[in-house]
Amino acid sequence: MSPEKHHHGNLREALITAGIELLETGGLEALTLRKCAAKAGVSHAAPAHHFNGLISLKAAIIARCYRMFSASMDAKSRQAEASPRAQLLAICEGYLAFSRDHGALFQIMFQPKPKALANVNPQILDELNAESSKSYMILRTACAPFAPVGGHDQGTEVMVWALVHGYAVLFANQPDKETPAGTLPEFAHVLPDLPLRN
Amino acid sequence: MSPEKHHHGNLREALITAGIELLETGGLEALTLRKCAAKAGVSHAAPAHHFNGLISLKAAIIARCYRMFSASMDAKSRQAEASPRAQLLAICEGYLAFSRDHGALFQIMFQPKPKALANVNPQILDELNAESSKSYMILRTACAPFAPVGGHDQGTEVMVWALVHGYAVLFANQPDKETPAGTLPEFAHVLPDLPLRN
DNA sequence: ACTTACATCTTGACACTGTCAAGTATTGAG
DNA sequence: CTCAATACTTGACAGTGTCAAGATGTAAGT
Repeated sequence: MSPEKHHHGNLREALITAGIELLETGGLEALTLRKCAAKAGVSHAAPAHHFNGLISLKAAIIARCYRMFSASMDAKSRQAEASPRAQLLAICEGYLAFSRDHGALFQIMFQPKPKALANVNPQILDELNAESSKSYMILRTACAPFAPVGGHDQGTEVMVWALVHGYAVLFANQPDKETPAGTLPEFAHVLPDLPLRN
Repeated sequence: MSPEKHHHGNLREALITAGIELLETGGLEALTLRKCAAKAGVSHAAPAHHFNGLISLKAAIIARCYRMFSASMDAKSRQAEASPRAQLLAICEGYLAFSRDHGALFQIMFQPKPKALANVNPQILDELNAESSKSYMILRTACAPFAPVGGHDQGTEVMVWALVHGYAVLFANQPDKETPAGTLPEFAHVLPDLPLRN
């Protein structure tokens, strides 16, 4: 387990980094196994020894994206005051900031993955699930002080998550704040008042 | 403009239909120019004379999807009683039903299209915009009876749209009603009470 | 120290993709 | 009947993911 192993060092992480760079600069369709390999300075078939197919590389990339995503929400959370509403809004702002600043990453993270995920290396899949759960827990924690919505235990989380995610997908990605409906209200104005737990 | 023109008849519509079938059966990645051509019984380069590139065929497909989408919302609307809340919920149910029954179509409709849309045949682009606007107008009309949210004219539309869209993307596509949070509350329970216009 | 096993990476090939250029056949107008 | 335009075919090209086989460096066993 020496730091510099074979030719490259740690190709695995280099490929993930290359993939994220490709996504950020060229969008979803620019992510290519061969381009990742070229960016990392190895031949086109080298990635196969670290990821069993493109789908596994994507899964590993998404796992790292979730880490950045969590960091974005945590950062906003720390800057905000401690009141439940301020904390919840801060988490949502972190959510929206990430979707704005890393549109392609946000896109690949939440793009439905059909059956292909079954072919992913189980270890990578576990890491992906762990990171996405961590992200969700941030939002859940921010929702915890509020009374359940619709009499359902997870009602608040589901409502807030759906609301902020829909807002991000539909509007926040837009270059200008224009929608089919006209100018866009700030997210804080569309988040309903949530009564605190009794 | 005879009904049967050249070899095929009306290849344009046949290609769109073939594309939708491919999406429904094989998901997003199964949509291929060559497979559409084969399904329509023409050679692999035939589509180029009706759509300038895959992106234009996709745009035409999306336009037709929006027509189905509008039909799904309209159908639920007609089955519901006339009260504003019942109508709004019906529209949302149509929204969610479409996302469940036509997951791949829903996916391609709302997948951010970067710069590539600039290359689309303007006529097709116009049709796409017209159909998507029609769909949005259905939701807007259902929101009209309610008081604006957050003091913003379009606040209600934006809130409802984000909520139902996020719910559809995050949860409704799931095979079982399981989420990272546990069982999923019905959409009607996460849609907040909306006061009527004064 | 030598050999053997192993992980890592390269090379080459395959089928498939979108797109372009050139050619062929059908249609319809003059 | 001629001829131009429309609709389509054929063939090619660069790119893609993936597989098989080989080469190369690493590490362990004896």
